[in-house]
Amino acid sequence: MDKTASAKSTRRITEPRQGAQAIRRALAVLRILAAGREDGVPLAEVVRATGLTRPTVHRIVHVLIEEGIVERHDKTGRYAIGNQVPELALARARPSRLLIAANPSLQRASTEIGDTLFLTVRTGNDTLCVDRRIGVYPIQVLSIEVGARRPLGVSSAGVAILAAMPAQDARKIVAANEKRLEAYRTDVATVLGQVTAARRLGYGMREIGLVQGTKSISTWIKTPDGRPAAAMTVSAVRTRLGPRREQEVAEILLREARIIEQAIRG
Amino acid sequence: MDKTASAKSTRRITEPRQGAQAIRRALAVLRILAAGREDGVPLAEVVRATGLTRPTVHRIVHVLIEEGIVERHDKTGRYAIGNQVPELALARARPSRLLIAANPSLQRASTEIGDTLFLTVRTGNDTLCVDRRIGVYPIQVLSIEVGARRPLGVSSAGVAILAAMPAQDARKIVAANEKRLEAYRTDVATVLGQVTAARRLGYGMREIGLVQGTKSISTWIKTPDGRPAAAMTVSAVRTRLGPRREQEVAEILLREARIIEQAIRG
DNA sequence: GCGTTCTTGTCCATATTATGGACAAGACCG
DNA sequence: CGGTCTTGTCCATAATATGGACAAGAACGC
Repeated sequence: MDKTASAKSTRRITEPRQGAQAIRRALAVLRILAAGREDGVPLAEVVRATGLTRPTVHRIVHVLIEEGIVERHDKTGRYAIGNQVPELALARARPSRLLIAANPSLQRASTEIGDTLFLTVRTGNDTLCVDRRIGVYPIQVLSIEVGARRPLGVSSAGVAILAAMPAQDARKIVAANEKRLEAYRTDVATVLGQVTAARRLGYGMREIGLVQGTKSISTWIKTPDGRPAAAMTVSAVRTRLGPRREQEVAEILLREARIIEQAIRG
Repeated sequence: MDKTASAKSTRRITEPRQGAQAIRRALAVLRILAAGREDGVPLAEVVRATGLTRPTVHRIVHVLIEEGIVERHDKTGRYAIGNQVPELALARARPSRLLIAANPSLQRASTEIGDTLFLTVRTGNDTLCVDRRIGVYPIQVLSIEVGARRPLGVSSAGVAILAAMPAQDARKIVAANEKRLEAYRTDVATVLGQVTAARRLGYGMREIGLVQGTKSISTWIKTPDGRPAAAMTVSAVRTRLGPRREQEVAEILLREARIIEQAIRG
């Protein structure tokens, strides 16, 4: 249990285990590929996003292809998550605790608000949309689907999650995502500004959503130990979310977020 | 394109790419863990099944834990697939071509036969149950669930899939699974015997199923290029599958397997 | 056609990295 | 309280993954 007094920096309790650089790198590549969904990601983009050298990424990706973990689309040359990943995932058949806990809240908020609702979790330095409810109002924001993965900070859900964690942790994550923010036309400073604003407001908000002409409002959901695990988001065409309605929607979201937090404990 | 005349053995066209031993090993570990489902697998079992040394497996597994790919159950000390794997799998939201193609056949055969039906795919050296239909007969074999993963050769589905491929390939796979067969109380010779029998019969069969007192019948499903991709299985208590009924059930399964093969082409 | 600038793919000497034998420590049993 | 399980750790060393440099193909402009 006692570490041999490491001459190196006296960091944290959990010094990252060494002896598996290649495995960590392969996983970093996989997470970038996952963000590309079915269409996949070009090699050069993986190189940019991971900061690895091209020969290294190339080697990793092609070994993963041989293993069935990655696929290459012949037409486009892009790389994507292969079908062996869902196969491995079948080992964990049951839906997560959060998904079960959030279900009634999503249902309730969805009918009450009428616009599209998203449940988004944090996974590493990314946000991942894990559930979506389409409202009754005839104009709906449908461009974000279950499975959508983005760097933490580019969506209102990401901003909300960052706002709910210690400022230092948030800064670290945004800095780690620096290279990937360019693709979303934002940068570290802008994101951190939005995070601060969200912290003050009590919820995350984006006047200009990722989709043109939309606006989003997100509340965070914390685990019992106080760390944000997910966010609940409403997206709608901007005109439908004026200051008055924003307040109403935010209140509903905040109420349901607290209910979900209670349900997770159970 | 032209390989520099390798002084080594003039093997196949596709010499396995090198430079990623660690990644391949990590994946081998993951596949073993996947077979353990939610309960997971003790470290020693992973060591046995993969043939790697214990320090190596230990290191790999713990790096994967840090990365969120693997979880360790504190009570039992067993290792299992972590929740980041389903998260990565969400990148591929759509159900597979096979699952869609097989759906009507499973429906039809299930009502016609009345016993539990399984759809099982080959993934590497394993079989993986990807769909199940419960029949109407009051006694049903339910012990095999969607997500169940076993070495090719220990289930009737595995035997069927092996029977449908060139004998040499089948031998290679069974040999690769040698260490894992012990856990199912069988061995290379026994499995190869069953495969030969299945090849003669035209379908896979196990008088003594994995579950005590059950009997299983499986037909293989080939992809357009002639390689077996999946198997369709009926399991029932042994008394319900006498020689007469075995023949009937096998005919239905064979008929539906051919229909699925056509549907995959589409 | 031919340079320019993208992209992806490959080679191989080298230093960094993963390896596994040996040891340790805890759990369970009789 | 020795015997037989298990999991976890150390570290010298051999083997492995690395990345600079080069190549080849694709897309575009003129």
